[in-house]
Amino acid sequence: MASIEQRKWEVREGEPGPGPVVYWMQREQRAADNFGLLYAQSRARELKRPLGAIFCLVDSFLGAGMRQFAFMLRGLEETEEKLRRKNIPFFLLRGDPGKEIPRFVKKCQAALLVGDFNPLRLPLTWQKKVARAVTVPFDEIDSHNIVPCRIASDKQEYAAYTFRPKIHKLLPDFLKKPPTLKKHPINWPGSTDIPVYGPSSRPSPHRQECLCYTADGSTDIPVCGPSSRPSPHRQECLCYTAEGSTDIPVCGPSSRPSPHRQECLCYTAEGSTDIPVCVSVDWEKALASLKVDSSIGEVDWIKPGEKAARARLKKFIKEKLARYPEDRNDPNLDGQSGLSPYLHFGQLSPLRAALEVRNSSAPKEAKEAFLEELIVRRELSDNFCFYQPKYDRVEGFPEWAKKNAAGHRSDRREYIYTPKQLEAAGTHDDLWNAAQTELVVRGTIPGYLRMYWGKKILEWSESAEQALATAIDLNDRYQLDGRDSNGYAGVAWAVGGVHDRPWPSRPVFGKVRYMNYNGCRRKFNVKAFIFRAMKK
DNA sequence: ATCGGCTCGCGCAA
DNA sequence: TGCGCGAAGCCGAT
Repeated sequence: MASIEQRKWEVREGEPGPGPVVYWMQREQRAADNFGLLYAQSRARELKRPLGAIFCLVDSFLGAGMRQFAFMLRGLEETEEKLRRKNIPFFLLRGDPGKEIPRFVKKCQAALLVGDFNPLRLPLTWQKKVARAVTVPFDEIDSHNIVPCRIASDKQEYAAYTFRPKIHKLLPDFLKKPPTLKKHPINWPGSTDIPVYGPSSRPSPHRQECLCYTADGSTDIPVCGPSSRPSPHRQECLCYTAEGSTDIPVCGPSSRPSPHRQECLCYTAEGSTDIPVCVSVDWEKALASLKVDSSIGEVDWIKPGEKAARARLKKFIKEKLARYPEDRNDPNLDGQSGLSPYLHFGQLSPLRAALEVRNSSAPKEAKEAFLEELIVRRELSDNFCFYQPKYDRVEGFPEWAKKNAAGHRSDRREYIYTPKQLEAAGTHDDLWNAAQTELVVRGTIPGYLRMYWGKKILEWSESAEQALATAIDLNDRYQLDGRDSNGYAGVAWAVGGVHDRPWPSRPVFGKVRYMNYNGCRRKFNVKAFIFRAMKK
């Protein structure tokens, strides 16, 4: 019953161009189980057109630093390779997506544009800008939610209990194995006047701009690729061995033109000194060129990419799923899946995860507990951000909580810490400091403790507004999967009672649910957690 | 250890 | 209009 069509939302109508179908990859950074890509491919096959994927790398994104950008780019590098094997070239664009995506679409005279769904404000403004600038049909496919956000509900849900029945009703339609991506039958062409090239068996009219070299001393192997030494064209010349060849592409410095020039399929950037838009991306160069906060470094407990994501999913199902309902709330037991960075960057399909969990041999209650988190609560976050544009402001809180925040503005605070003190884990509370240290060092806080972390920021800030801003800032900068609707919904829950209910009133919190140190002591070995966190 | 009360409002049954 | 119940709790009584 459910087809890819059901995940589609028409961003704009338009007149199809004569060129290829273009898939604009945004949140769904994977080749497998990607409905946007699958939809783009089915349209391309239907129209007998080539298919290409583009990703626009921005210079800054909601406080993300090297930790997050590196995880993303290393994942994209793997995805580029997977797509290449499917005869789908991958282009890394740089700059403002609102400008670069339309420019690319025009350049290759795209038939149509297919993009991802992302409920956050900035990506939505990009989508609007692109929709205004292109003339071709532009469709959005929600491949981040098992039940597409726009279909699950047409309004902001009040709580999980109002959302759950809607999801469960639609789940049988959407919890189905996705089709597999096929090797694309039509090659990417050289476009008509602006020199953009890709793997192709057809000669390009702009071959003369494509410079390919053989290695020094090498006799006949075509040597292509990014060079470390600058040359007029070299850095723009990124090559492949011939399609179908089993030769490994070899790169090396040389000044001699290659006799295998016909195997070198390149482009030059549009007469500018911009970093070239390449079929084969120089990922290290892209990473090095980023001007983002590099003081927040990469983490070593999780490897980026589709392959690592699938491996972690398998390992979780095999080793942890059965104990998930009990172990997930004990920060000492590492009982959670650790999949959320993969889900955040789209390196893992939530549908894939749900199907593998459902088909596993774990106890029914364990599967249900995990699927509740993966589907109902995760997708409720997208619902919150999409239908509540002020998802990161007190104005986005429910009515009772907004009044609440106003009414307790002048309550005396026993402790007040500045954002800097909080960031430095310099509070009187050793458990909170340990949680903050985990965030800084590992880029994540165990689930239960994350709630405590947020609640205390509310308690120790001078206002709810300040608490919300601090929690979001710390989450966006340090959390590996920060800047995610789950993060905004989670913080709004802790600070603003979003998706929660009112509780007995008390100072500072008012009717927002309170949590304390004793509650943690009842649930897990606090000292053991602090010891482990501080040792690392 | 377990339980009820706290407190608001959504959505469904009637 | 009435009524049950909810994103993971706290607290005091038993």
